[in-house]
Amino acid sequence: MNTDTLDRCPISYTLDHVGDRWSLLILRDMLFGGKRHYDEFAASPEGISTNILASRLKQLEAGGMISKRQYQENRRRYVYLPTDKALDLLPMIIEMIQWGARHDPHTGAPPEVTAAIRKDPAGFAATVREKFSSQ
Amino acid sequence: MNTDTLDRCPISYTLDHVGDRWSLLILRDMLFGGKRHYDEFAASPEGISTNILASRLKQLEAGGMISKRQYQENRRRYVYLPTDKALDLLPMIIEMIQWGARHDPHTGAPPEVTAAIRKDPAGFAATVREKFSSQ
DNA sequence: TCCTTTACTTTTGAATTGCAAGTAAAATCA
DNA sequence: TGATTTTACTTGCAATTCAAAAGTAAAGGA
Repeated sequence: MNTDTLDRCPISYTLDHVGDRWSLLILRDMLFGGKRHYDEFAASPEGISTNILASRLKQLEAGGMISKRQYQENRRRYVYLPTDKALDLLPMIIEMIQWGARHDPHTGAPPEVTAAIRKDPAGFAATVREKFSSQ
Repeated sequence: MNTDTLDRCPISYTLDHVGDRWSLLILRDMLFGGKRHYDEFAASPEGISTNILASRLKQLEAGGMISKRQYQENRRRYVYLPTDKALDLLPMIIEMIQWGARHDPHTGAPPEVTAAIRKDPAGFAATVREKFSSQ
């Protein structure tokens, strides 16, 4: 992580925030999977171990990508939500989806999703964004 | 790396190819920095160590992202070039540049580059692409 | 009061990384 | 032609990170 060095390449900066496999998968589950709680992220199909999940959540929060809040009035439960900074990543993530769907001969990307993205990528991003606009 | 499992999420597939910091920095230097030789990549500002560089080049080649060819007639020198698959990543990388330039208060992204990208991102990608169309 | 849920932390061995040095073959130089 | 340099790596080793499994602590619910 080069956050304070003389290295100010925008690609490098982006990688410092989401250049780790698990960080992006957490964001994916948050943005597209409707996941908001620790145990929901822990149940990702890729099988993240809980120590890594905890460290990545902390890292994402430190990088201003997600916020951690109490779930409803007093309780020992938390909600993780994307910040605007994370939502601004949607165009990049959508390009990732398109690239993966295009180049993986066995892609499992739902055709209706890839079709919607192809037709109107910005509109697709806006739709996802709206789901978090109230928070 | 999940290349053969039941996990066929397009984001996950993309991460299997470039979800590592160094892979993407090599691609960056190749696409935008005009680098083609081993020792040029080894001299990246981020300081990749040579064992990691060698393993990443091998990995990128195995993933169909780059090709390794002999440099000119007989010689012990190689040229690394992006494949079409890698060039198809340009839209994603361009989104990374925009995100990084936008969110890093101390970004070193050249204003003329970010301006050109903002004005016509697809055109910018096409310009980069053309440089490799002859190979 | 005991059990469960939730969000972690800890432990341990394995894998990966970073750093430095070494190597091998071809090309260039003297 | 022999010596040096260039190029593309490999090797060794300590340190960090990771995965897997188990443990923990506080709050809620039965």
